[in-house]
Amino acid sequence: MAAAARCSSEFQMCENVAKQRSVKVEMNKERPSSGHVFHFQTQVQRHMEIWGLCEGLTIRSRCRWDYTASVITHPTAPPPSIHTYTHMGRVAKLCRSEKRSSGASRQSVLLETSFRIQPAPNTFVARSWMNFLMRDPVIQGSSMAYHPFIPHRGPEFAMSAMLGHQPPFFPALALPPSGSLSLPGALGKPIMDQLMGAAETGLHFSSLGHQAAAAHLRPLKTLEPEEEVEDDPKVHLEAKELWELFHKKGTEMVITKSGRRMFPPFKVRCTGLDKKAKYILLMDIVAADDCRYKFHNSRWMVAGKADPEMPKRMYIHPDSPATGEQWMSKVVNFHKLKLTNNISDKHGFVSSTNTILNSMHKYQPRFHIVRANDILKLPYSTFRTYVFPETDFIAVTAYQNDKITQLKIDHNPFAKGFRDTGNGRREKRKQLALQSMRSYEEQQKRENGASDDSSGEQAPFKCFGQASSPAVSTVGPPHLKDFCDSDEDSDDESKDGHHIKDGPDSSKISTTTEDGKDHEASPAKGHPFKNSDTSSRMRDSSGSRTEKSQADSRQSPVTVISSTTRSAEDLKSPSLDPPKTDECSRSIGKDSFMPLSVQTDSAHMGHSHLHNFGFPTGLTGQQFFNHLGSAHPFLLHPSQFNMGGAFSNMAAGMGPLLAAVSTAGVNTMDTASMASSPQGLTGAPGLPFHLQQHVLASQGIAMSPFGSLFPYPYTYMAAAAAASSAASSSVHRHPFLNAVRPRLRYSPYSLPMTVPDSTLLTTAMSSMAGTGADLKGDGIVPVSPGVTLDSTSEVTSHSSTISSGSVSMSPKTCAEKDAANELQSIQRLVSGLDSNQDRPRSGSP
DNA sequence: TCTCACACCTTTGAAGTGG
DNA sequence: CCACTTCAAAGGTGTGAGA
Repeated sequence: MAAAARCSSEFQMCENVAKQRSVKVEMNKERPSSGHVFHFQTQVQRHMEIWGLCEGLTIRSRCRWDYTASVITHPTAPPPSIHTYTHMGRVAKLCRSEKRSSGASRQSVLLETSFRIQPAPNTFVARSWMNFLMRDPVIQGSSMAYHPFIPHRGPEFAMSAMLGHQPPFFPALALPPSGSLSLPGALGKPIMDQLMGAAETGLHFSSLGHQAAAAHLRPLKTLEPEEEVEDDPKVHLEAKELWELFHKKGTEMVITKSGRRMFPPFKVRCTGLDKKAKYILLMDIVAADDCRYKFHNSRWMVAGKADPEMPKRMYIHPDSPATGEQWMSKVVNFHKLKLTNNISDKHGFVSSTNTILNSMHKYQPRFHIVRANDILKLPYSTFRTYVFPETDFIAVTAYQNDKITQLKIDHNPFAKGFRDTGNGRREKRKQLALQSMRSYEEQQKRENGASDDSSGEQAPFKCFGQASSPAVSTVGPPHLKDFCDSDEDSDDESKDGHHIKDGPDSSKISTTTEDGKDHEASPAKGHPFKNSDTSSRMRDSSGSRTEKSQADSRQSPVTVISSTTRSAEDLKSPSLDPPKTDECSRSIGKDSFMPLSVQTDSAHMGHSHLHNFGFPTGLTGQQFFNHLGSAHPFLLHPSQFNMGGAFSNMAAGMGPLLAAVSTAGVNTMDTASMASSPQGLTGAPGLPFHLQQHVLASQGIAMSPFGSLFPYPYTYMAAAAAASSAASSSVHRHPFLNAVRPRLRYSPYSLPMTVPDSTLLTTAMSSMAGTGADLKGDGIVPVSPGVTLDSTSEVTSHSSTISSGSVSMSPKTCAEKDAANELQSIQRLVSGLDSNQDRPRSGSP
């Protein structure tokens, strides 16, 4: 305690005063008051000695600086409100320019921060978290929390080895048993409380070491998640039919430097949550395999081994945390998540909402439900992970598959200008088509004796569409608002409009799919979601549920096998054309695409996966990695979270929290010691008390998502994500991953010594979507009670709109143009080229 | 394979208008 | 005040040329 207290320091930013200890802080700020632009420049010069932690230790000055700064707007500020940066090196610069929208206007925020760090001999800064709290667009208050003494040895361990020198630049870091072990969960709230208080009084810079140290000593129990009322979350993918439609053709997602939204948008609807309990909903995108692809001969083929994986982030839904009732009342939309191939924007950091992907690689979005009323508890909470195989995609910088392009154009409202009815550059296509069909057209004209503008324009397209671009349509797309709606869509849809609104669209899309058959009888249209949910389960799961239970009973706990054991076949499997991909997924993993519990047994994690985690291959064989046998922790690093919501203030405290968690990420503890009781662990030789604690707490591995791209591990990989990532990525390769496990109850304080299950990440895998009607009907087969993927609402809307869709087609025949389109659609249906492409557009006159 | 400017589109929110 | 309309700006699309 005393040691910890000695670490504390206080300093006022405004006065550039270093008050105590050997901490010197100099900060300059500029705050132009004009307009809504806020320019903040900070320079921090620190000479630090970590008294408490370093007492009795000689720490070489050859240390590395890992600065993680979280920029957090005030909770009342509009989203996006959190930007998380990780910096390493002597000088780091933060700069961000972002336009935001608020209730009144859009504001630009430019934050520029630079740190100059000069470590004194025998000094090290283990880890720092810089939390900027911005009051409002004009920034009336700001504060920084600086937590200087959280030991940091996770990624550095790997990094050091990567650089060819011995890792332990934090050798045998021993803390007093009572000492400054940082227990992440206890830190955030006090820190944020102080931050918020500071924010009230204007710019303020304070070190919260003392408070943090005090917080460290909180009883572990305070970090325990509250007693949970049993819940049974079910998640179903919205616009599933659309996803399936894209999936059938081998979905591609364009990634750009500035970030591109996903289309179809990733939206889910949750049920079965505890209404009163609070949940945090997250999404991330993980590599589906370790292959690089190329589009050759109109098909996606494996083009080699995957490039080093980009740092992955968890995107926390901006509304998090919210009560189960709130979540269930709306569609959870992650449309703000953007895909990019740019690890840093022009300002040198990654947008908080961007997820970095590698082009020509396959990815799998995942959805996580975490029951926690506080972001700070995230690392200690249960992760329920839901994977919808139909949502996987290949990231591209430019579309490769024309069919996908056409689908996007036809369904994405923002691409309306490229539809045949538009005047965009597709006119050129028209001209091409016109040229190629000129003779036919002229012949028709001659036969008809008179020319019809519309028909003259349509005829070529009809043929063109049939011939080479079945998706070409002159008919408007479904109501795409559903697929590209705003935040409020959740609420709007929740009113029940969702199904009605979404239904027709879905039905239009799915009318001709095999899945549609499954939905015909659904009576749930117009019913409250829960009802429809139930009914769908009765129906949708009548078969699937049986299957589910069967699966439950017949399947064994999943283990993620090391990818190194993959056969050449496995590697080749991804080589497919779009349908083949589908097929492959089905054949390999589809049967296994039941709600999936993934045992993240490190013993099964091979180099490939570790590689994905960013560890140098050479490290994967180290003892360190062999200690994960019991389970992978949920290592959550703030920099991994993309948070757009106002809740972000809470995340400010996550820095230390997560850092502390990560402390345990890399440890030298062997499995045996881990298997012992916590008390026993305290005495584990060679393992500092705090590390032991963290091992207990998180049993974490820390990883550098940057992989070998960067010498420094910029961020941690959430173990949860990593584990499930491995799981999900393995899903495609390991048919036996379909085993069903109870959801993972991850608690750092209740070690599942002999029951690895308890620390397992539960991954619910929805069964492969639609294309495999033989497998699971509509594609989602709930297997695990906790992870049932309910597609009821879609089923409902589906069936209900099937008829409406077909009915709506008739009126269109009044117009000749529409008739042509109609014919075109019918032809497509008949030909089966693009059965899902029909766009009856019932609302059109 | 990637980047960029571009045209075209939707979305958003402020301003204006009328009851 | 409220509801509605109008307008402009922001921002999301795919395209296609060029690197």
